[in-house]
Amino acid sequence: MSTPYQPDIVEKAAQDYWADSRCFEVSEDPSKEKFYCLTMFPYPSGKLHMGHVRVFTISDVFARYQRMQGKHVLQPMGWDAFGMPAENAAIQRGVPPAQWTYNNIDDMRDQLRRLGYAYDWTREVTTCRPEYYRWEQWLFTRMFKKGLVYRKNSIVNWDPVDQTVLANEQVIDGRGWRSDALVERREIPQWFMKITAYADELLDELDRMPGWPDSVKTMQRNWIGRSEGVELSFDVAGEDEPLSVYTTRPDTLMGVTYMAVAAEHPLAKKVAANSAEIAAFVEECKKTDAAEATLETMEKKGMPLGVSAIHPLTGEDVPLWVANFVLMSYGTGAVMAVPGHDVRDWEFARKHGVPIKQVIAPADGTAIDIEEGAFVDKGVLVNSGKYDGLDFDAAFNAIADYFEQTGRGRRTINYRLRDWGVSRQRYWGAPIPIIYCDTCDAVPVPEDQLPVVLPENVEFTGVGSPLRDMPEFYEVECPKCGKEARRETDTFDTFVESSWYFARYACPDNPDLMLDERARYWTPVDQYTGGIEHAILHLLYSRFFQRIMRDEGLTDVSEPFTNLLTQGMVLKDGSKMSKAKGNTVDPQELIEKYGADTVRLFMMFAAPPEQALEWSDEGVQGSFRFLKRFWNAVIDHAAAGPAPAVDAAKLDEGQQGLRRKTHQTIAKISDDFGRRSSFNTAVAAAMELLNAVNRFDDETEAARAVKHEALESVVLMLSPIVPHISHALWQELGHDTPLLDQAWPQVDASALELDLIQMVVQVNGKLRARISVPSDADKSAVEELAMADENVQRFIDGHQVRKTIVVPGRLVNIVV
RNA sequence: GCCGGGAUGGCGGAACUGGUAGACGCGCCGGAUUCAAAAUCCGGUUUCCGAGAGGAAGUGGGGGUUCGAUUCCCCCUCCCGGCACCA
Repeated sequence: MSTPYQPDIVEKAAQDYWADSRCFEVSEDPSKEKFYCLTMFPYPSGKLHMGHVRVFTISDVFARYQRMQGKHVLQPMGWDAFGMPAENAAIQRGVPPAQWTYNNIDDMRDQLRRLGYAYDWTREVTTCRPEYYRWEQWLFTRMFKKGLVYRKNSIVNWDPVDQTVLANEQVIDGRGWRSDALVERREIPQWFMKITAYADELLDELDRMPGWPDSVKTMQRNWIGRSEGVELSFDVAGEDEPLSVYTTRPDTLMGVTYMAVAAEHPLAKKVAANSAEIAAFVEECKKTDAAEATLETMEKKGMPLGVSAIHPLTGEDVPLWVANFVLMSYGTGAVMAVPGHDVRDWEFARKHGVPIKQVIAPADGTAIDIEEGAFVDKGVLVNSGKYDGLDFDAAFNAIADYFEQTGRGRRTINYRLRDWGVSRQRYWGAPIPIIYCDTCDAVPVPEDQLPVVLPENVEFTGVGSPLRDMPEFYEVECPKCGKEARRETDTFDTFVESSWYFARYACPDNPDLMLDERARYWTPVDQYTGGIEHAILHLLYSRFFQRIMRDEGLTDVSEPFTNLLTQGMVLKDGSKMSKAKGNTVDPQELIEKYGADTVRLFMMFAAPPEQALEWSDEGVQGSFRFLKRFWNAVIDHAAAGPAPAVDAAKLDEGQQGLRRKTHQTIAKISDDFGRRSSFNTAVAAAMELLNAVNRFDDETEAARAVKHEALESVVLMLSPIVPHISHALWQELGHDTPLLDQAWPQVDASALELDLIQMVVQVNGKLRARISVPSDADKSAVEELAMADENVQRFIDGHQVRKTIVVPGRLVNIVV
């Protein structure tokens, strides 16, 4: 009787071995080819969830696979430790955010260890530690000196009852989540980083990033949203200041029948001062949250301001409106409206009885009815006076030239991308290193006074930031003039921490430099794995920060992540597993019941890594069963004593068959791991090979040699996914050296050779027969064999064969 | 609303470059083993017609290109992610 598979014993032994021999601690070795394998680090929410297990397992598979390819692999782990949940927990349980966070980190680290990931724990980074965030404070002060940060007013969600700023997530159906009060938009001064200064570089480099998925690159391109247009100014009757608008369609200029400004636009504010009606409307516009999705989906509302602009070409009056869908944050906060050729303008014009004018006609001469709907395609100008008959490009240039010559406008490149607002009116974040002085204005904290340490031992009530109630924190001397001054109490957006942590893993212990020589060895990250939900913000901010660090002379690297895998979400009941939704599954129970290898195997087998995975408790059992079969197959084989080496020349047909299957599987799994990142099919292939071994009923010495080779291959190739059981089985197969650094198996091409191959025969594209043909048969020989088949004859009988298509090694299609 | 992705048996999925639709697993059905159960092992399992050989239909819906479409093109539906203060 063989030893049954006992995951708890097997896994503890493997983990103890890895820990005792410090296998995963790496230092810089220029003689070796490095491979930096990284996972998006977790927020320490309290417990691991299945989404964590999925992403960490994918990354661990990469790391272990690359190690077997002979690479010098770094895989670190850390904690994205600042954020709102710690504040919420503090309110609910009365525990300071710092204490809650550190406890969670300790719990989650233990859970991670139990999953057997190949982490170098000596490099652990925790972003809420001053020794970490001091460097982003330092970088911010450097950016300040270069003019890459600035302060301006910006809109936030304001809860008028709790008197506090709300995150978009805290606004539910336009109301504050705790107070239930209607949320308002409010303008407050905030700090911004000039990511738009890097817009072109961030955009252009996407064309040279073959290691990123096209979907992510497309999303980033669209997010940056570079457009070429014209900025034009319209004179406003009775105003000194002209009204400036940006448009990508100057060709439609003659079709402008009204203009609209944002509620926050100075012109709207000015009119509101003398009109109770407009003032009420402007106020109403503010009673909404600040999320773009809300603005884009809400009912389009507007009111005429009773003021007219003057059309720069015709001199006609163009009525001005104030509208709730115009964004102050995009372009100039004002738009020219062309209802004939813009869907939103058309709907608005229809609703408010504004005239609709056709000025573009389809280039192919098709008639259109502008009263039925907007015509938005580019075409030929009509009803446009001297511009009639011009196409888009000609009209664009003619009109742009005219405005440039008359000094009333200019060609402009506009970006949808906005500068990054990094101020948060919250406590649990890295303090923004700025001091406000009445004489010297905003002064960055000098380098020798960094870090600005966040006090951790605080009373946290949830109403406002406790920093505002701590004179010992904010009462300071101006670093410039020495007078009484006030420290900034806002903290950084937590995306700031996650925009550079990947580089700090190279040198987390350096107290004197943000990055040192070790970062030059390890960066960029070779394989980055994380959720698709980070496709834009985190990944774009990181690309931006990498360039800031480069331009500060800290690194030569421009792109932080060479290869990116965006793993799909783990869904439960059709939506993203998240603590907020309360639909999480606890991996701990499963690990205790089946072991880490079963959980790892299931996560990798259940779906392709890039696709969403709908969680189901079924199937984990199946993975466990497979591991038991795997265990028994190897143990039973090994129990019969050592197997001889394969002598390929002395195998019978059945033995050759199994050996062929082994090498086909090696080829398949190598491709799945190395090129496709298709781990679910790799597991399926390994299962097939093991099934073939179990069905193989031959205990001769030659057969045992072939079986041994097959089992060793399965152990090696599954080891990145199920490292513990593989570690044990490798020893059972008679090896003294650890599996971890064993080379990946190689395909023996001679084992793949085959005398006869199977082909299918179609008649008119429908499968009619399967035939065996010699592997060296030429096209006509294959055709002849296909035609000879009885069933094929039935279907071509009485018809003329018009064409025969032969796809070598696959099929024959006879067209009649 | 805008941007990106997805939809294939009862279920998760496979089919990689336009070439055998349903690999592998789950579930289910039948059998073996067992005093019995669990576990394990063997066989079957897209639907419909047929005793069988075989045939027909079939990849969210509608159209198109092609000798051949899950794969390419057009239109539509539904689901998921993101939309700048959730991380």
